[in-house]
Amino acid sequence: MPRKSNTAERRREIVAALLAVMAERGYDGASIQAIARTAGLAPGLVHYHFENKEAILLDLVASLAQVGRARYEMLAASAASPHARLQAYIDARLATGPGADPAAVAAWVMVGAEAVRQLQVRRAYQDALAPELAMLTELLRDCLEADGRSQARAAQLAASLLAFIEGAFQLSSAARELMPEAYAAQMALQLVQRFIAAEPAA
Amino acid sequence: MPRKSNTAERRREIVAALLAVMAERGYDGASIQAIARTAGLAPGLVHYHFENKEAILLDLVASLAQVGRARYEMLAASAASPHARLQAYIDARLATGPGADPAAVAAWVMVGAEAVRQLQVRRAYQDALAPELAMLTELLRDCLEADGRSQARAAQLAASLLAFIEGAFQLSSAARELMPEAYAAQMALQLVQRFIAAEPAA
Amino acid sequence: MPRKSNTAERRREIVAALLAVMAERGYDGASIQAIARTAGLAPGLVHYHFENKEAILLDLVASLAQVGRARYEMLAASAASPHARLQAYIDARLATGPGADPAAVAAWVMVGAEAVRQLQVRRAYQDALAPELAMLTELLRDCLEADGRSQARAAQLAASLLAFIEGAFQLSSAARELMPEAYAAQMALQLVQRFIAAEPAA
Amino acid sequence: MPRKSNTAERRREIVAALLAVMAERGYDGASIQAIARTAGLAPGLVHYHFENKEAILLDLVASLAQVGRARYEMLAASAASPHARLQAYIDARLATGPGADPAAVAAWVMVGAEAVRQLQVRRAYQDALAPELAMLTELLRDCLEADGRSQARAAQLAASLLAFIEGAFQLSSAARELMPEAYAAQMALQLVQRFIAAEPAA
DNA sequence: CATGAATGAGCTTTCATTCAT
DNA sequence: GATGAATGAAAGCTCATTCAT
Repeated sequence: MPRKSNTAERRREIVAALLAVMAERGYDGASIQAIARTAGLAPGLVHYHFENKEAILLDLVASLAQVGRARYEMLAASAASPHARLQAYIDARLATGPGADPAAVAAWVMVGAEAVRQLQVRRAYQDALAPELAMLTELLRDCLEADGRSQARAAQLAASLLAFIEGAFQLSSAARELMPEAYAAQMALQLVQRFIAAEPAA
Repeated sequence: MPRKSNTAERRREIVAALLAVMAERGYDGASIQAIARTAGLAPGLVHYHFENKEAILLDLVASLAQVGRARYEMLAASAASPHARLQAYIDARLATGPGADPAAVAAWVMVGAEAVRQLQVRRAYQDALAPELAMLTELLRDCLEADGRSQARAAQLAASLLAFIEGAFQLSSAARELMPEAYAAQMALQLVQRFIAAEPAA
Repeated sequence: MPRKSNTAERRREIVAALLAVMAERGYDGASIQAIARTAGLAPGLVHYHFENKEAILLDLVASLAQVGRARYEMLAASAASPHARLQAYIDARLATGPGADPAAVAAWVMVGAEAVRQLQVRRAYQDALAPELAMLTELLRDCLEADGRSQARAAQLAASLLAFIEGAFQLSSAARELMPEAYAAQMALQLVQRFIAAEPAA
Repeated sequence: MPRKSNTAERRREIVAALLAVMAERGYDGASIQAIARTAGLAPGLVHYHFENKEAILLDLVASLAQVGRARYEMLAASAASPHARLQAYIDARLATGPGADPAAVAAWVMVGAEAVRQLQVRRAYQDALAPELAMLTELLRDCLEADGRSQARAAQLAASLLAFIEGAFQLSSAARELMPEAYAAQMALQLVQRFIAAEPAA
């Protein structure tokens, strides 16, 4: 009688360990030994569950994207208007407080850097961002429409908001001391809203 | 009479080589051997001019900051108004075209990731950003003043613009295919200007 | 009543899998996991049936020797004269065509290499070759006697034929493209026959 | 002022160490550590001089081929007739005595096994054998011609002699105890000569 | 200043073997 | 009998750094 498979759980543990180690030491600093130690596993077991180190990273990218999506959907559930959903989106990404996870944010910054140089990671990174961008464009289109504004630059506005968010992650991870307190969520919302308000009518 | 020292030049070459290699392979992928090969030097010579690998990186951070500053000053030289200087700043950072240097942008993204985990690099990164942020705050204060708006949130606006720029660097390095064409400079300027225009009067 | 043991069959499957994997990747490349996969079994089961990896190899050596012996006996059954039996022997070893098994030949070459460095394997290899050599010596003695020739060098001739065969295996496995088409069986027979014909009378 | 390069010598030492270790433990058993220890070098230095382990093996194959060629040429220098050159060739390969090098023979057997499964090694192995076979064919053609015999089967005879030699190497490495004393050189010569003598006239 | 050989620690990965179920 | 998760010791290879010349 075979032992009950716990592969799914082990894989989750390993991915979580990569996130934790990566947030502090980066991807190259996240040695298999360190990941295993953090997860409380034997080093060999990591490679039993993942073909190689990159595979863990790809899993992590998908996992972080999935967590972000889930947080937005939770916050957006009670949003009645497009503008409320926009606020929900920005809060899901940028709000500080109990839901915020600095380690995940730092890990995401590391993912972004790895995406620059590893093709597979770049693909996973883009696979995470593409639906995000599409959803955001749709959301902003709704906001523009609700205000009777031209939707022509919805995509550019979505890209801008995404850039703002990625940059806020970077700065909060590497230059928190320099930044004003809790500026990000509020400023993002106002920048977008004032931009929309000044767009030409549809 | 000793022959003239070429240390300064050699150091510049080595830093430039780190930039080039780092843009493609990241900091950990930038081995001393690879840097030396790119610079056309013997590996041992690198350690003659730099105490260790981190020292090259610290030099690179300062060098990138300095180049950015110089570009802004060149563009700002002919700017008559605060708003013109704001445009000069944004163009210096985000304009595509001949002045743009994708390798430097990618290297800066790598620097940002290293700053998350290496104390010395974080310090250098912050030493580069702090004056930038101060200068930008001053610039935005001038813009707000020129428009007769409250300057209370100049610092937050500066931080936001910086976040946008860092994020735009990240996305242009790792997800260029997903982003709209040349959105960054134009959107950055309009987002800031519309925000300013909607600020309460001073 | 316990269910019937299938140990013997499982062992055969595992040995066959070792042969197949070894022919392509060598002994060190034949990991237990690969053997199990090829045999369609769970890795743990391999060690249930064999104490360790070497034990499978020892079984394989015996099995290959046994298969070779069986093939000779089948061909020799209808051989009326010593010379006919010699031809049967050479055909059993070297004839190309339906009976030939390149994987088994390649595996045997690998066995030969392992025999050089592993004492137990060398013993098994020699235990396979010794009766072969004895039988061949006897066979050649019969041929020499039938032709009225001195039998003094029967053992040396047997050794030579064995060397030729082992070498033909090696070359057919690693340099097939270089060798003439189907030279081995015919040349072996003629070399031996002409040697015998030129031996001094008894 | 650079240190004088000793790369060529180091490479020779490493190849020699591979030969020695491989003869006793096979290719997979010849770990870089073991090679380095045998050569009296630091492990890292091995990879400084060779890109990877396979590269050492490829060098070894070429080196063994070269040594064999040199030994034949030395012995053949004083050979007046084709038959004398044939004897020189066989002696160069098979004669026991002071010139014989059991470790090189064993290493060659290991090379042969690796050639079965590694493409690059197979190519090097064939690159070593092809000129050997060509030269041998030419040599046998000369012998056949000198005796007024048909040269039609010179290539097949050359292949046969090569097979005999490879097989004799295998058996001397893994089953020396079973084989008659010093049979190989004498038997090879006589087998070939009697075959030639019985060929049809040209 | 410059060279490039040398060192050894540390990395990812593989694998025979064990064992709880 | 059978499963597959788990272990830990190697393996090949990379690399920052040192140093004789």
